[in-house]
Amino acid sequence: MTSRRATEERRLPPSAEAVLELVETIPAGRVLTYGDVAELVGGGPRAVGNVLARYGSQVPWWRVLRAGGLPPVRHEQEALRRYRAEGTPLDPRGDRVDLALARWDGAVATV
DNA sequence: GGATTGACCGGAA
DNA sequence: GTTCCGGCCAATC
Repeated sequence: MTSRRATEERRLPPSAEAVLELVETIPAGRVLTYGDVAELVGGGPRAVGNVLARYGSQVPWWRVLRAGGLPPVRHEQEALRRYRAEGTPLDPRGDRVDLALARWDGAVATV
């Protein structure tokens, strides 16, 4: 039956559950924007950011960034460290992610 | 039950 | 290039 697995232990809100599960699905070296996640879960970018802000501690939140390829506010250093460790394509400056290469197309099945 | 906040987006000045 | 505005959704006070 639909295996609730850890989600049950998290005791998360209904909407937050969908967001967290999707974020966990993002492979290493790939990233998604809040807007992309919002559309995939059928919500809004603000809602996604709120969920990750509260429960993101238990998911690879660094794989979700803003539309400009810039990591969440107040967490840029933390996220940039992850990108280098995972080999996520960064811009020449190394301050932002190259969405053109790092954007995960698996969720939208582009290929 | 209403009002505020928040790790946002996109377009316009 | 930066700055301002409205719109969007859900959780929290």
